[in-house]
Order: sequence, then C-alpha cells, then structure tokens
Amino acid sequence: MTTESAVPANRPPRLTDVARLAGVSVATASKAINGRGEVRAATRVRVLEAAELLSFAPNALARGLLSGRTGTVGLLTSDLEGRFSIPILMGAEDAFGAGQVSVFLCDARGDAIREKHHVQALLSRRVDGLIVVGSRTDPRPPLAGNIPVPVVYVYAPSADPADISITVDNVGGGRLAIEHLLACGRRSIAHITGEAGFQAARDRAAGAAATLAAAGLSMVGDRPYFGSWDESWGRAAARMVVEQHPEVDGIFCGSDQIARGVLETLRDVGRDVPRAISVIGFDNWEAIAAHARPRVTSIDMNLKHLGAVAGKRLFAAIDGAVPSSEEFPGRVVIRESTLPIG
Amino acid sequence: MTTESAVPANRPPRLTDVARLAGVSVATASKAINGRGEVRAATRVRVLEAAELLSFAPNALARGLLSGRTGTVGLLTSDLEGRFSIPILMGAEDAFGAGQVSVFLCDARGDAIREKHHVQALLSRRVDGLIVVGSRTDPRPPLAGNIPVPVVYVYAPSADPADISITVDNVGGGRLAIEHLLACGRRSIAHITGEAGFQAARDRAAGAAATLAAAGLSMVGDRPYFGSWDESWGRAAARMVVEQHPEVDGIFCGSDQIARGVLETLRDVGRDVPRAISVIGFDNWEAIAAHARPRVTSIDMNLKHLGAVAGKRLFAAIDGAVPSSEEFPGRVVIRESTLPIG
DNA sequence: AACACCGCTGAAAACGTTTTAGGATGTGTT
DNA sequence: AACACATCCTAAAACGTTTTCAGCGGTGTT
Repeated sequence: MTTESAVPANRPPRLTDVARLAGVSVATASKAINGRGEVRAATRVRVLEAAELLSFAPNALARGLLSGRTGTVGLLTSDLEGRFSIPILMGAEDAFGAGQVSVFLCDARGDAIREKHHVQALLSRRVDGLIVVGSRTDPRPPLAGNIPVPVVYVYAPSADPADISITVDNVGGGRLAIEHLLACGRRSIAHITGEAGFQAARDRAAGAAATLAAAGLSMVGDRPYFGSWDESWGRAAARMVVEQHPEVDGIFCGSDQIARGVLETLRDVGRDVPRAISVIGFDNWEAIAAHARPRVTSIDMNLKHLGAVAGKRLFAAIDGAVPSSEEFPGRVVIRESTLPIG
Repeated sequence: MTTESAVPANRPPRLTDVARLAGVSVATASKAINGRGEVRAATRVRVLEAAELLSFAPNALARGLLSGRTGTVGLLTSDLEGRFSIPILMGAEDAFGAGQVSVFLCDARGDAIREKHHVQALLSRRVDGLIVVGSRTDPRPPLAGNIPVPVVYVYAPSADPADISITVDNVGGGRLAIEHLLACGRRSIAHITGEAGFQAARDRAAGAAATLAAAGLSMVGDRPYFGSWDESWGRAAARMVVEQHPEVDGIFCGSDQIARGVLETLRDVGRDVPRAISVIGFDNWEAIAAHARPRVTSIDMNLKHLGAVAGKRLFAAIDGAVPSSEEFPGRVVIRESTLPIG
C-alpha cells in the first residue's frame, strides 16, 4: 500500500504532477495539453490521460501572467437592482459564456468614487476589457484616467463620441409605438410618460410626435404628459386625459407601469380596452405587462441582445478591431390592450 | 527634451518602474508599498510618490500566483433573471465591496452541465471561495467533484447538511403573516399560494396553519389554495373563496402577485380592503406591492441581508473558521391593505 | 580602536505556466 | 561508415510580485 507517487498532497495538481505521472517534461506536457508544438501521438495520449486522472486544471493566474491575456472581463454596472442592467448583463454573459471568458461583476451604485475604485481593482486584476452598463439612456461621463484596455458602454452611452457605445433607439421606439396605434385605426392619440429629465422620455416623445406629424395628426393635448414612471402617475394622467379630451382613442405610455395605471383608470371610467381605446406600454416588463387585465402590448428594447452585442464588440476590440457605436431598434410585442385592424 | 527615463513605454507600470524612479530595489519598493518590513520613512515616502506618479497598480496575478490567495470569489447563480438572485447578489457584493475582494459572476441557468463548466473555470482562476445562489428554497444537490475551496449556499440550501447554507425561515414567514392578520382582528383567514411543488409554498402554508391552530382557528376552506404564483391565480382563487366562504375577512397570499390578483377581485365584488377584509402578500416586491391600490402589506425576506451574511460566512470559512448553516426570519412591511388594531 | 548591534537595503528564490532554442535519437543517403 | 535531416523531447528563461537572508554602513559600548 504505497502512496501513489505522482498524486499531489492536498493541493490542486500542477503541470509538474501531470508531467511526472506521464513520464515527460513539463514543456512536453504543456504542448500536449494545448495542442501546440510537435508531440508524438502516443505521448500526447499519455499526457492527456494523466491530466484527466489528476483532474488537472491549468492555473489561469500563471498563464495570464505570462501571456498578458487573462480571459477576464470587467462588468461595471451602476444599478444592479434596476431591471435594465440585468438583461444586458445576461446578454453579455451569454456572449462570453461559450468561450473561455469569465466576468468580474462590480456595482458602482452610480457613485463616481466607488466606480473609480472598482476600475482600479479590475485593472489590477488585468482584465482584458471593460463593459460599462448604465441604467438610463442619458450620456454618462467616460471612465476617468487612461484605461489600458478596450471599453464598451451599453444602454447609457459615453458622452465622448469617440468611445464605443451600444444603445437603444428610443426615438425609433416612439415611432414604433405610434405606428402600431395608427395601424389599429387610432387617430386621437395621447402620450403619457415619465420624467422629462430623462433622455429616454424626451426621445420617445420626439419619435412619437414626428410620426404623428408625418401622418398629419397631432398629439392629444398637444404635448406629452410628462410625470413619473409609475402607476400612480398613469392613473392620474389618464383621468386628466379622458376628462379633457374625451375623444382620445389611443394612449402611448412611456413605461408598462404607467400603462397599468392608465388601464386601471380606463376601467374605472368604463372605457373598453381595446375596443374603445388602445393602450401601448414600453419596456415589455413581463411581470407588469403580461399580467395586467387586459395584458399590455409593449415595446421591447431587446436589452439582452444589446448586452450580447456589447460582449461581441468588446471581443473584437480586444482582438485589435475598432468597432463603432451602434444603436438598435426595439420591437412591438402585441398583447390584448391593442387590437390591430385586419 | 529627453524622454523621462523611468516612464514605461505603453504598458501598465511595474514595480520595477517604481523602484527605478525611486532609486531603490524592487524588494524595497514592495516593502514600502505594502507597509511590510523595515523601510526608512524617507525611503517609503519616495517610493510612494513614485508609485503615485506612475499610477502604479500591482499586478494581482503575480501577487496571487505567489501568495495562493487571489482575493477573488465565485458567485454561481442559477437564474439571473429571477428577482430573488439579484438582492442576494447585491448583498454579497456589499459584503465584499469594501475590502479587496472581487466577484466572478456566473449564471448556470439551472443547467448542471453549465454549472460544472463554470465551476471548472472559477477553480482554474483560483477563486478563494464560492457562493452558490439558488432561486427557490428547495434543497439542491451540492456541487459535484471535490472543491478545494469553501462553499456557501444561499437561499437554496445544499441537500448535504454538512454544507454551509444560509436560508430564509419560510415557516416563520407564514407565522408572521398570520400573526399580523390576527393582530388586525381577523378570524376567518384564507391562504392562497403558489405551486405545491415548491418547498417555499409548503413551508409558508405549514407556518400559517400552525399559527392558526395555536389560536384555536382553522384555515378558511380547511386547506391552502395551491395554484400558481401569478395574478391570474390570485383573481380566480379569490373569487372562489368569497363565493364559497363569504365570511372570510383575511387573506394571506403566497406572493405579491397573487395579492394583486386578489385585490382586483375583491374590488370587483365590492369588498372593501382593508376595512372589510385584510390582504397580506409575500416577497415585498416593491414594483408590485407598493404600487397596487391599496398598497400591499407584505413579508420581506431580507434577501440582501442574506447575501451579506453569506459573504461574511464565506470570508470566515476562507480564513479557516467553520461557520454553520443559518436561517433568517423575514419581517412584515405594513402598507395599506391591512389595518392593525390600536 | 575594536567590537557588537541595529536599521536599512538588495540579491535571489519562489509561485506555475508557456515558449524558444537547442539536444538526442533514429532514418535515409552517399 | 559518415553525413544530412526529421522528429520528438527537454532545459531554461520569462511573466511581476513577495519574502527570506545576507550584507552594509553607522552608532554606541568597552
């Protein structure tokens, strides 16, 4: 009962252990495992078997130290709670998942100090690149200091147009929403949305206004109803709209929460959705939109796709390419609160 | 205009650069920067100034390779979309944030293969420990293979009682909900909840039943109404309950979504909440509970705290301690759907 | 003036891998 | 039999840091 000579004590196996077990040098073992260099087939098999037996996993630190590449990416988000970051984060993880890349997650909480600190930590760990995820579409200041690795900004673009930003086309989103309401035969359309301080609110409103104008129409009330993003504003604003403009037959809401509030009021005042009036939301937040009564048609911003694209662009940049910024359209997810004609 | 001799080309500065600029050896520079060993005050200052000037950040790979500690933790979640993982994840990040630890995020999507793959990747990067976050409270199989670092399971406990699991006391949560309804003077209480296949549903129901029994009462309908976790089940079940048991004056819902559905039905049938009947939800999902009309009292599971505790216990385990499993109580967040007496 | 001692600094080894350059072995050619 | 040449393998250097140990100069003691 002698102790198996090549089995290491109580530590992860090293390449040395594999080499010893296979009866070759570490250099040969390395080449066999990585499929590089000239190694005889029989030798390669022997090494691979040894590695398998010890369940050897190469030390990524040593490898990274030598090669300069760590196979590691920093993901800097500004609000982990927010529901915008998560799908983006998932998309990015997807883009990496298949390969050999792992993601460092950091939440800066929208705090510049914390952000700087996290960037430091990430750089000292020699990440190959950074993805910066924002929670609103207003441009954000670019990362401070000179960052020695590629950076891709998602959702919230960098204020510096020279940076790579992957964003949502909110103007187009507003257009899509109005086009859908028009396709439903609606002609008296109001727009109830969130805080005017948000670029997203202004962009969507601009897209909506332009599309209505192109159809020879104007917004009910002549301007968007800016307020807050939540249900109570939807309830209050809807009440105003139906009282002041009883002819309204379509409402474009800046968020699904607003849409739910709007639906509630319409129900209270006896307006039938979608027969008498159509309602469309924004964000396609499943939990909110898909469980209302009736279920809410909404604009989906394809955030997961956005994240995936960001991941791919970052890869490209790491490999030396110079990707440019991109803006992606949303799509209409039709549910029961709108009734397309035909 | 000679090139500053100590300024490196176009690469991150190394300790060598700092040492050269300060006119000392790398050994001394290292000691000065880390506050270790005997370094004369004047020398230390000179080194620190040089480091500052070059904005030197030590290469964590090299450091980790030597010390065996990477200051890195793996966070393995099974559903990033789910709203349970996120607060936990935030709490854990908080627990680490202040220190020198960074978090590797991986989403296994509930897929065992992918999970194994991610664990491999994390181990090859020599994480110091692992946190495994589940999305439902049913025990999960422990990580396969022998993991050479400490592991802490959160929310979903490991099926192996020898592992460290940090969980929510769902039985206690059921008790809290019923106690609150009793404190509101309610005596005819129904329980509408999600799928019976979920341990969480069964635990909460058990806690509720026990508490009612201790008060000499029984559940309206004599058993919980198991169904699904969403609003439509809340609507349907509430209709059944008020028709078959018109005496009902309190409803404990297994989720805030169910509670919203229940509220809608009660409104439709003209039952006044909270005067004629009290409703309490579970999860305290802000977006759902805090925007209903009336706003929903709910049980909060303190998930963020759970994550923070998991982080701390992992630290302790890394430092050689042997923490044990812990179960944490929830708390009642009172809103408008219940009206406490007095 | 010789000695011990203290405070500070530097040379070198170590962590585990990849890569380069060169060595050993064997095969075919003259 | 000597040579050129593949083929396969190994020794050693390198990545950037921390740590150990020895050395060096200066100070106080005898």
